Amino acid sequence: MDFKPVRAKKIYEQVADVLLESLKNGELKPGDKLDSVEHLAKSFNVGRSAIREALSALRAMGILEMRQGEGTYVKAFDVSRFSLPVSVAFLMKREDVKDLLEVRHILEVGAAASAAVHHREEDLEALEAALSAMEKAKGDGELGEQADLDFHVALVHATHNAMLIHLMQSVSEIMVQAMRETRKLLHTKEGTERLLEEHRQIFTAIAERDEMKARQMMYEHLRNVEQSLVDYLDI
Amino acid sequence: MDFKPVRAKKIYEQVADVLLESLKNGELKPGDKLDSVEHLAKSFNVGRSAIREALSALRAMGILEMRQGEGTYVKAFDVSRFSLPVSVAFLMKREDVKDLLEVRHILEVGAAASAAVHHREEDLEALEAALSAMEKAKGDGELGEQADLDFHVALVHATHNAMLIHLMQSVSEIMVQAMRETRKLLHTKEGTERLLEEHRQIFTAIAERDEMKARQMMYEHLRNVEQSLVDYLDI
DNA sequence: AAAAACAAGGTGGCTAATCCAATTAGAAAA
DNA sequence: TTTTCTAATTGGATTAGCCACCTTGTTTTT
Repeated sequence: MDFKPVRAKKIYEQVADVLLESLKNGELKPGDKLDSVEHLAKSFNVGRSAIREALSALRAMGILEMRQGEGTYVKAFDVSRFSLPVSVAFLMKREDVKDLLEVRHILEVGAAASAAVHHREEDLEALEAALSAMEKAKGDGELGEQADLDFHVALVHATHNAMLIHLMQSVSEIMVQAMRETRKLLHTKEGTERLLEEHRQIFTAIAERDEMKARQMMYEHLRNVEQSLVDYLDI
Repeated sequence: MDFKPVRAKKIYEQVADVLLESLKNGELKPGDKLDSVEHLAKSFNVGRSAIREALSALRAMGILEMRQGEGTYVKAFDVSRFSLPVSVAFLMKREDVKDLLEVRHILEVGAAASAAVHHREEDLEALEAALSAMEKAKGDGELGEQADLDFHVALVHATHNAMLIHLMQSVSEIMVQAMRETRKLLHTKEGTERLLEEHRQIFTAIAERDEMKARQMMYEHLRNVEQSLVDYLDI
């Protein structure tokens, strides 16, 4: 006995696969205009709705763009697509957060090192602004958290690596979603002072273009933060 | 003069957004069964095809599962979805590869450090096997490259972080695609011996659970590899 | 000659009617 | 009790038809 097929491929899946394939081998290139839905339906010998469901899927993946009255086009590459699907966050469980924390840790440490190397003068201003805001926010959880986020955003921007920026942004969004209730706990405690000091050290290391020190400072900073989170979340 | 609307939202977009929203606020949870297409069509007061196009999009995003004769269900979280869209690779330009290399670098270094901490005994065997294969492949570009890849796969698996595993896997796939023509150059040169030695040092550091050394060794290894690539690709 | 208005054709967006195919659940038969 | 049959439900898919939007070319107006 050998079972195999079980799962008959739906037509719209097949159509989407074929189109994806012709993108791989270069038959379709960014900017190209696809045949009209009607034409495609005739080519594949299927109904219009099957084609439209396939195109709708590819559109959701950010690969196609459908313009009413004009046609359907292959989208150009956009670094903003270099990001993780944020929608997964709503389905994550507490256990998953631990893995996610480590991924963020790795990216953040790497970003700090990269920022130390690649930053330009104007990047330092943004970082300093975030530090000042953090200083002013002493005790105010809301403001402190925002300044904290701003600092990390400014940091990754200082890498001038568009892919890294978008990747980290999506990781951050996922984290915020996955820990909706758990926020604001760090900046409310007395830990504010320590957090500020840690950020200052990271800033100094970057400004001095000391890659290793930036890496080290960020590493320790996150280790502390994660410890608090792990205690709180009990993971 | 003030312009605003310009872009009328398509019905299937709106439907998809609404469903996504009710996922956010918890009205819909993984495993839940959606109303039937017909019922949804009545609820939204739209046609069936509009609903189906929305569902097709959500399905492409990995959020829904449509089972003929049964119904439509919200999928459970699957770490395999924690990956970057490989399709972007076909649209990448040479300049983008530089950013991509840095992202890989960051992840790989972090993975080495994590593997040093989290690996189990059996993980070391896989790493050793890859090292042996690399040794045997001396000079043979094809085999050497495969062993190299195997080593890095084994390494990330040793982190036991499913998200990191999938994330790195998608980054690797994107790299392979984006540099299709450029492969096999490293293991053909006389550099084989040095590469082998670098991998050995990484392995040793991991086996000794020396996080910092693993980080350092991987860092230097990739710096060398990237130097060769940058020279070759002229980026 | 230049600009504006119009008309036609093509395209995606959407509905509704209709059927097929897979699955489930309940009734009927063994 | 077990099996078989039947009906209802649901997603999969086609088709015909209409609307909304955009482009293009033509005609009319200025």
